[in-house]
Parts: sequence; structure tokens; C-alpha cells
Amino acid sequence: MNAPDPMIRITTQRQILLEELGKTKNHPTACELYDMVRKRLPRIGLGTVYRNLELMADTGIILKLEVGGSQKRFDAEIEPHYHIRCCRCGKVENIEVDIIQDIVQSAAKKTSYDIIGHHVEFSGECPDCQDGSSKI
Amino acid sequence: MNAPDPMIRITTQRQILLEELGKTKNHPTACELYDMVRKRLPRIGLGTVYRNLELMADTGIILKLEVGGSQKRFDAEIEPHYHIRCCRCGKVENIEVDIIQDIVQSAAKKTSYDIIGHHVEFSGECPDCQDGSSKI
DNA sequence: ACTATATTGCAAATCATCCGCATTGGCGAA
DNA sequence: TTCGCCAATGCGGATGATTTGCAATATAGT
Repeated sequence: MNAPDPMIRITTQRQILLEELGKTKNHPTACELYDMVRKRLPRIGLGTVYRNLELMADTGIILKLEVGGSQKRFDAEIEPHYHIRCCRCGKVENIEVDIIQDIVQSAAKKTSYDIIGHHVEFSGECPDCQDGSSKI
Repeated sequence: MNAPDPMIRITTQRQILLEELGKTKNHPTACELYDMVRKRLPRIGLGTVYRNLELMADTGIILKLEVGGSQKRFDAEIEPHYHIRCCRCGKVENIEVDIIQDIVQSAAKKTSYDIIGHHVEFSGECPDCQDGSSKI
């Protein structure tokens, strides 16, 4: 029923983008990734970064994190896991809390949505911000 | 140590903003609220809406939802509760799942963050989108 | 190598949000 | 009740993040 998918080509920018994202444990924004990639591919455009992150997220190769804050963040780790976000500096890190397996089932009973997933996001002050605390 | 808080005045726009937010079970964006309020206060500025939502969220009168999607959403219900977001149309609704009380404690053991809260967001297809399904 | 077309770089357009500033309007004091 | 101070408003324009149009380029099948 659906038109044949247009071919997805393996381009240098896609390879490098994926490599750089895989290298970091942080959850970089598109701009941060742009800066990282630009060290190896100085002529890459920011639009290309956005387009390809979007594409890879749609394909399921990477994860687009729709967490708090004004920028989207990306993650090469696609196994489900939860995050914690510093409410002061906005940094996002993984947190090693077990996935709550049955939460989706119990939620499904409460709604007529067709639930496909869930995400838990903790918020707090990161160690760095707890030090230089009081006020920035 | 802190300067005396500047007085917070009860203005017409604040009252109406709060009333309109309280009226709805949806979780409107600033723009949606702007449209709602404008029916009663045609000359209100969008900036005022943003400023006051921000202020009321800081004061704790309302809740600013930092959920997925590109716009922030607001909620007059400030008791902790979880949300479900339609991955197709972006709508956000409450979901009547019990708050997981001890998740914060167990997370606290796993991180050196000073955890102050958490939020669970389910995603799925809302009933409306399940109907007109296949493609929009 | 050749071609069809997916992809890129660039710049300009959008979208959400915020800010500066002159004007307005709450509200405590007279 | 009126007065005056200063918080709050309505603008319009700035900002930051993301998207898009388009001509030039590069990938993959033949």
C-alpha cells in the first residue's frame, strides 16, 4: 500500500555524526553535536545535522530525548533507560534505575490510548551545581 | 538576607489567565491560553501571557509541564500526577496512575544528584488518532 | 564511467519565547 | 477619595532553536 521507501544512503556526514554521538555519555543537543562533528567535517551544515538526527531517530538508530529544557537532546543508547536532569544547569545524565516493566500495563488499564512507551525523568541538582551553589 | 519581595499585584489579566487555565482539563500551551484569554481580554499581549505563566509557575500556583514536544504546557492542577502524550497529535492528558512514592528514594541511592522530583510521561496514540488512523 | 535521485551546504524563513521601554493601573497612605 | 509610587502591561523588536527551499554535489546500482 505504501510507496517504496526512498533509499537511505550512507554518507560521510551520517557516519561521523553517528560516531561522535556514540563517543559521548552525555546527551548532546544538535548544536553540541554540530560543534563536535565540525572538528572532523568543517564544512558540514547545521541543517544537515538536524535533518540526519531527525532521520536516525525516526529510523530507530538513535533516540531523540524529549526531556525538559528548550533544546532536544540525542542519545546513541537506544535500550530503554531513565534520565536525570539538573534543574540548575540543564545537563541530562542516565540514571541506573530499573525500568518499571509493568507500569505500561497498569497505565493501559486506565486510558483508551494505545500506549507504546513511557519515560521517567528525575530532576535535581547535580554535584557540580551543589558545589558552586547558593547563586551562580 | 534577601531583599523584600516586590509586591505581586492581582491584575485582571492574571485573574482571567488563571480562570481560563482552571477551566480546561487540557494542558494548554502559552499560545492556546493566549487565544482563550483574548476572547475576554482582546488587548492582552502574548508577552503578558508568557510573563504571568512563568511567574505563577515560579510561585507554585500553577505547574509548568516540561514534557515532550516543542512547546511548554501549563496545568492548573498542581498535585503531582503523571501524563500521557499522543505521539501523533501531541495532545497531553492526565493519566490516573498512582504516583510511585519510593522511586525518588531508590533513585537517590544511585546518583549523587540531590533529587527533588520526578515525572512519568507515557506516550501512545490517542483515541482520536486511532480512528482517523493510517495517515492523516 | 553514467545516470537518477538522495543529500548537502547555505541562507533565509519559522516558531516559541523573551526583552526593553514608554504607558498604564493597583493599591496603600494621606 | 484622591495621590503617587512602582509593578505590570502592550507593543514591537530581539533571540535561540529548528526547519525549509534550492541549486550544487555525491552515492549506489547498472
